[in-house]
Amino acid sequence: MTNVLASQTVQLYDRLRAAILSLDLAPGERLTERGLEASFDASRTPVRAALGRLDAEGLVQRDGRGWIVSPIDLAEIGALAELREAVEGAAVRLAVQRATDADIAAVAALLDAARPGEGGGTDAEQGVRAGGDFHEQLTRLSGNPAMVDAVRGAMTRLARTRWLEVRTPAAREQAWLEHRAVLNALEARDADTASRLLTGHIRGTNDRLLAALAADSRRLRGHGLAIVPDAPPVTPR
Amino acid sequence: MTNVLASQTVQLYDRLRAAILSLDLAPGERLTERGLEASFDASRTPVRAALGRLDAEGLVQRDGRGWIVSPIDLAEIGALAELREAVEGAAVRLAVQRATDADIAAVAALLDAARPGEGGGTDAEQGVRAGGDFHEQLTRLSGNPAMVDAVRGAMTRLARTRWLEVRTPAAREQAWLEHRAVLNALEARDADTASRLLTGHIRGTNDRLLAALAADSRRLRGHGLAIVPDAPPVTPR
DNA sequence: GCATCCGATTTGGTATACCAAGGTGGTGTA
DNA sequence: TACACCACCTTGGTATACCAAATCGGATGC
Repeated sequence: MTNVLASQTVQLYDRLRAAILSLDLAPGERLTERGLEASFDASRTPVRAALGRLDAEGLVQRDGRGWIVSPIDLAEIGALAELREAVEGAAVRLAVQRATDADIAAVAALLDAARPGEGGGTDAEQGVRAGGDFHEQLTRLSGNPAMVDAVRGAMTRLARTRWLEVRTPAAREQAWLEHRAVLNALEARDADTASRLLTGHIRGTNDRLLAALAADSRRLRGHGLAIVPDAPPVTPR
Repeated sequence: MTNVLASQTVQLYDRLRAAILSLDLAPGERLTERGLEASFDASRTPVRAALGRLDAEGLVQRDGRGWIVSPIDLAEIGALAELREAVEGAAVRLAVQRATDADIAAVAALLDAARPGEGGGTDAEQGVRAGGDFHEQLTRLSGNPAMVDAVRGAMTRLARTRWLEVRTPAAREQAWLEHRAVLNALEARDADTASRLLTGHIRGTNDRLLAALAADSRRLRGHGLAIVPDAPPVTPR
């Protein structure tokens, strides 16, 4: 039969990616191919392949001849939020025209299943996953795969900070309600309202995130996180 | 290979990319790592690295266990045009707020220098390059690197067909005039007009491109180009 | 005591050998 | 003649050896 077991490269990519997104590998941390080879018990060939894919995703980057886990860059976070406003705002307008009621209901069902308060586990992780999934699924209703890819790529780059957005139950509840409101407008085929609510949600969430990041940056840096402030360029290490 | 500045991998990536974009490697053509190794006189390691980067760019893709040059996909072209409308339309609105007069004048100077009839190279190549550069530079005026990346990625995926848009001197003149009109609105700090003109330009150009592609698809296929016809709606993942 | 130079070590870049899986063609049999 | 089977060969996946450049440390000379 075919590959029931994923190839070493895929496994390694998944494990490295998970380690970066969980902040197990800190932003700004230096990576060496031979170090990863030892840590993950694979040879350099799959290590290099995984690094290449993560580089394309923006999760690692070159630092001179070497590699670093991409630092958290406040300017990049703002830029990605603007991109999401543009893409998701247009996508939901397309969804008003193209998505069937059943398509919308399916996304609504996912949203309802992820209503805050259900289930235990890590609330923050749950909130991050639910939020990322919601925005990707919503964009998918546009029927435009290029927009889905753009949104997914942005959400990936933002994944390491989004847990800050959903730290409190109140924040999770607000996000859920705003998501629900967008879907309501979409169900009512009200493109202007849906787009306005969605872009407002993205902008508001981002504003709160940047505020939290700025407030906590000293403490986060103390935990070993490299956070690139707004103005100056990258000064790794 | 004595070039000290560019590594083998970068050189190979550039040459492969050029071969794909120039249609020297036909869309849909099967690629083997060992074949490329022989054709480009490099070992498999840089070949694999280059293929990985081109895969991330969408210029090659996996086909089972092997590789193919990405076919030209009419649905993808339409989707990318929609993405560009959303991103570039928003970017020019940001540019109205953020770009200095000098920034805008610099882009205008580039546009004037690329006025149809000037310069060298074949007219079509010239038109493709000028168009791609213009849209990227225009997006750059937004000050948002994520938007620039999104537009550049879309233009890369579209590069193999854009020559069809600018086949005739009349088409090149029209594109140039529409570009100029966007810049005029931007100089006048008229966000609504700039965004409307730009999205209309992107949509109109794309419509003409799709019409030309549909009309010529038989002949193009005869030249060995694999063109994927309009596919059914999205059901990925 | 300080600066400088040199060499050992570490690093990514490259070439290549080996492996397993899948496809192909030929051959032998019914 | 048609079909089934098997050997071979091509392919991507992986491991690893070697190289050049950069770095770091210590020894040396002023």
